Parts: sequence; structure tokens; C-alpha cells
Amino acid sequence: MTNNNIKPTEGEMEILKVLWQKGLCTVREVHEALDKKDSGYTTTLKLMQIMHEKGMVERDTNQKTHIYKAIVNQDRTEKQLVNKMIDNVFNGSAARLVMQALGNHTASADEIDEIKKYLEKLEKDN
Amino acid sequence: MTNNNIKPTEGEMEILKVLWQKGLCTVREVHEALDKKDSGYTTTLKLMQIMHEKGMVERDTNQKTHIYKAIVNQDRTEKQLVNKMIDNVFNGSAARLVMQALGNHTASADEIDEIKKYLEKLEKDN
DNA sequence: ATTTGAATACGAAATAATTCGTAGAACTAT
DNA sequence: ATAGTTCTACGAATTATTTCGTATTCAAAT
Repeated sequence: MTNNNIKPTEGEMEILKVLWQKGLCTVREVHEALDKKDSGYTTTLKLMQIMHEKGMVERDTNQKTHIYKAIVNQDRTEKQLVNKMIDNVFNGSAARLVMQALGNHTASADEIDEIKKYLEKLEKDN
Repeated sequence: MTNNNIKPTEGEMEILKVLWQKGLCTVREVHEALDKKDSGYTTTLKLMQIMHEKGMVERDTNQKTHIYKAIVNQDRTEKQLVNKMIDNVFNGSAARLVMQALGNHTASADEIDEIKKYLEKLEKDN
């Protein structure tokens, strides 16, 4: 395994998603992006500081306002979480997870097409 | 929503999986089935008691040894967890989750076939 | 009947995750 | 330079989850 085996908490995932999407961010920007009024600014700050201790993000502290950046890899992290769910919930069957995900109103016709294309490609590559 | 919106914790999921698979179980049986030596018998017991308070399981207390049974529906629970992940991790895109799940060694050729069939069926039904 | 073994109940410790309050440093504008 | 705003640091409270120890009950075997 190239990378570490960190399992982000839910709160950390929220923040990572923002960082992955935006690249470089101040705490303020991240906090704004999670428009959840659920929690205050210092909560986001604290979270990001903890993530820094854990080595999930790096930061540039040259300016007063620190700039954060995700270190952990998005794709790898997503795969990790998905695999964990496949193990924990679906007894190791990726297919069961997929079907569960698709037997939903969440999957539009477009999405299904997209997935079919992806499957074709997968099979070609093997 | 027919059912409640309970989000089982990780520990609770472990237990639910056993109950779903076996149907009726004593605490002892569940505990044995989770062969994790990680934790003692009373831990499993306590968990199951809490699950009972939460209304996730029901139990027959006529005998000294109580018999437990899952109340929460497996399919519904799985869907809930998957949907949560789609939202939390994949910004609402079921397709992204599916691709992440399939771009894995976990998905065998057989599984992929199975999924393709499932997609055909999905499309026919719409 | 007494011992032994296995079960439940329950409180509370241990751990993890989130949240916030407050202090002080630094920048901006007056 | 002083006031006001924005930032970080950091300790501590809160909440959720897991874990265990101990008391008690019940039943079976001696």
C-alpha cells in the first residue's frame, strides 16, 4: 500500500471533499463551503488542525491566514471507504453494493448509461 | 418512509448481519458468530440490549435465555447506508460510487456479468 | 439443598468524535 | 498608536460508542 490507511471520520470527509474540489483553501473558505450552520467556525478550524496532526492535510503557515491542502488521495480514500462498506455491510460482495446503489431513485437513466459504458470498458480491458 | 431512520453504528451492523443471516439468535450465538476476540460476551450483550431499547431488534424473554430477532429491514438498512455514502462521499452520484466499487479487484468477471443483467432489467422496467 | 455454570441487568470506565469558549497574535483602518 | 476585526491555538465540555466489571437470577447437576 503506497499510502497510509487512514479512515476519515464523517466530519473529516466533509472537509476533505471541499479541499479536493477547491485545491487550496483557508479555514474560512472551507467553513463557508460547508454551509451547515450546525457548527461554528472554531469547530472547523479545530477539525482541520487535527487533520493536520494526523497528516491528512498540509498547510502553508507563512501568512497569518494558513492555507490548507489535502494530502490524502481522493480516489484512494474513496476506494477505501467503499471497500470497507463492501466488507462490513455486503459481506465482500461488490455486486450487492452496486445493486443496492442502483435500485434507487438516485440513479437516473443517464447514470445507468454511463455505468454500462464503464462496464464495457472494464470487460475490454480484461 | 415506512420505517424509522435509524443509522446503525458499526458494532450494531455486525450484530444485525448475524441476525439477518440466522433469523433467531441468542446473545451467545451472536457473540460466537462474531468471532472477533476483540471484545467480551457482556459487550455483545450490552450492544444487543441497547439495540433493543432503540427498537432495532425484538426479543422473546419467556425463557431465561432470551431470543433476539432483527426488526429493522435488511434491504432498507442497506439502502440507507448506501445512500448516505452516496451523499457524503460521492456528492449524490450513485454512478461514481458504482464505478469506485467496480474499479477494484473485488469485482470479478462473474459479478460484472451479474450487474450487467441487473442493468438490463432496470432499464426494461422503466 | 448446595454448588456450579450460564444468563441478564446495569452502572460506569474508556475511547472517539465533535463542539465551543477564550486568549492572544496579527492585520486593517481609523 | 488605538480600536476593531480576523485569525490561530488550545483546553475543555459534550456527545456517542464501545467495553467491561460486578451483582443477581435461574437452572441443572451433584
